[in-house]
Amino acid sequence: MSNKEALESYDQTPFRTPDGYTSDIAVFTILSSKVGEFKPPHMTLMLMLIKRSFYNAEGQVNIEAGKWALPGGFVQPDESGFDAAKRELEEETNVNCIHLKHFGVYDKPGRDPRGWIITNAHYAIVPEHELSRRKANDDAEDVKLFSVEEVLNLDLAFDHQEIIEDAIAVIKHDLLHTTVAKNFLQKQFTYSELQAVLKTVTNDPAVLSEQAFSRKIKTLPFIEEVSGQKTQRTSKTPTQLYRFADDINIVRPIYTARY
Amino acid sequence: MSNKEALESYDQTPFRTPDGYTSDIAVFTILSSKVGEFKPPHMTLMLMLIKRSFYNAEGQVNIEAGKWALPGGFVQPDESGFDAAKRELEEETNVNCIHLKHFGVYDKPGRDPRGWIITNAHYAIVPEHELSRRKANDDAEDVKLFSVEEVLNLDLAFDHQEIIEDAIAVIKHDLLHTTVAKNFLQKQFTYSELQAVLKTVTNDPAVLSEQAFSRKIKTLPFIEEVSGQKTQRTSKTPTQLYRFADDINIVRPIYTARY
DNA sequence: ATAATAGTGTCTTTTAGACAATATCGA
DNA sequence: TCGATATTGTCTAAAAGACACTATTAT
Repeated sequence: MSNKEALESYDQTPFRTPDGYTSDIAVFTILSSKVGEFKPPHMTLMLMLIKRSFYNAEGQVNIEAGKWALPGGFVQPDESGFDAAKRELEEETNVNCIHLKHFGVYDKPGRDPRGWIITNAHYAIVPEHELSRRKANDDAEDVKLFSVEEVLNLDLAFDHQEIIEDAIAVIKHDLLHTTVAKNFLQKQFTYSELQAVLKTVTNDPAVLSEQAFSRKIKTLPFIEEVSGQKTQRTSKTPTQLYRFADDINIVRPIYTARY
Repeated sequence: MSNKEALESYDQTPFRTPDGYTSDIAVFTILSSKVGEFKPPHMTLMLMLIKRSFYNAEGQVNIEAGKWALPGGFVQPDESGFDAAKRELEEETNVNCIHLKHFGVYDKPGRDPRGWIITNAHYAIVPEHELSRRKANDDAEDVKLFSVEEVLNLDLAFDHQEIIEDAIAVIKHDLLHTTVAKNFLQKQFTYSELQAVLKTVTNDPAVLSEQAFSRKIKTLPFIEEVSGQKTQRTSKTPTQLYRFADDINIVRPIYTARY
């Protein structure tokens, strides 16, 4: 009995099927406010949201109109949810993503008034300057960046409050436990630039202290000193540049880490 | 213009929709082979699979018949994928899960010959004795435990090879980086019992060495000594018992961990 | 010279890692 | 007493944490 025969006799409609399958993207960037010449930057972690317009592309009244929401859209049958996220991010911001990662599925019954709709949630990291090319598309009347503190006070569409809370928790975790921070930095960076990124998500004194962190960075196995390369962009004294190694990232298991 | 009106004018079929939404579960257990009286146990991490039967409940020829697969099934419209996994696990093994966690979505076009089917993958941890009640249901002609080493040599249905590889990677990671190991242990346990669990997934000398690990366990912030409580089940000399604290689990960020 | 950032010297405390030694207790 | 597991003693090397101090350079 072949698989082919089984497939032919397979009843196509044994179960009710979902009314839609979508991919949403939490697009993060870091706004780097230049404090002044010869000073390390101050950084703020921002999330890009769209304001849902009152009419959609077909001229119909839009659902959840006027509310802020994550960009996203329906997955096509010939692509995966991840591919759809990549495509939508490019349509939305003209960016072929630097970093895109799936972090959750949202499928609670009743989460979308249009029916049984399953959403795959991803987060993306996009450099600030790339977002200048962002645009409001047919379904959006506005696009804006919000700090991760203010974003949760907005009137958000669907269950995007919950999705955004999860996204923020995930990127905060990943910034400290993986090397994604590299996506917010230039190829070569000073200890104080990396420090500025990490300061957006931690108060650990080992990160906050100049002395401690400028020493610590030299011992991190996934970061290497670029010998001889210095810059004056963060201070008058020429400052050592570092880069992330290409290797995989290692995390210390909890049973052997130091506490 | 209200949300209600927008909903009424919403075109129900603007996109092709998926042909199915399923939840699969990788059920892990640890077989604890009692080596002898007054000895610590030897443990093996096992995964439960079902063998797909040739005919399904309706008497039709089954797809991917004869192959080994993860238990799972279609999500109902009134439940989430997580709820479905919980329900299916209970139907399959009579177990209200001890630990169940979502770890991935599988939606590549063509992954299931029956059509556009999206699968939510979960892993569960079930104590060995609970699995004695496991049963083969209508769609399965056999249910069996495989060690994580041998399981990848089987002829596996659909893209379950990939899903299982991911599941094994996730549980190995979680055993070392979270406190899920507690689900494989009694409430109170000796250092050598915890060690036996961790030995199924690591060769770290700090875990392997009796002296090192029996000292280390006392310093772990998420494990507490049960003062005065001793047992002789692992050795002739009465041995200190420990328990996991109720707190949340802390992992050291890579930028401040010791290397 | 000053102010600001980067980086070093040095001391103390804690932890890791290794190896030897002791403790317990049923058989 | 023997044998196996648990646990402590002790030493060394490495790292963390704290604080003072030096280095650099545009202004």
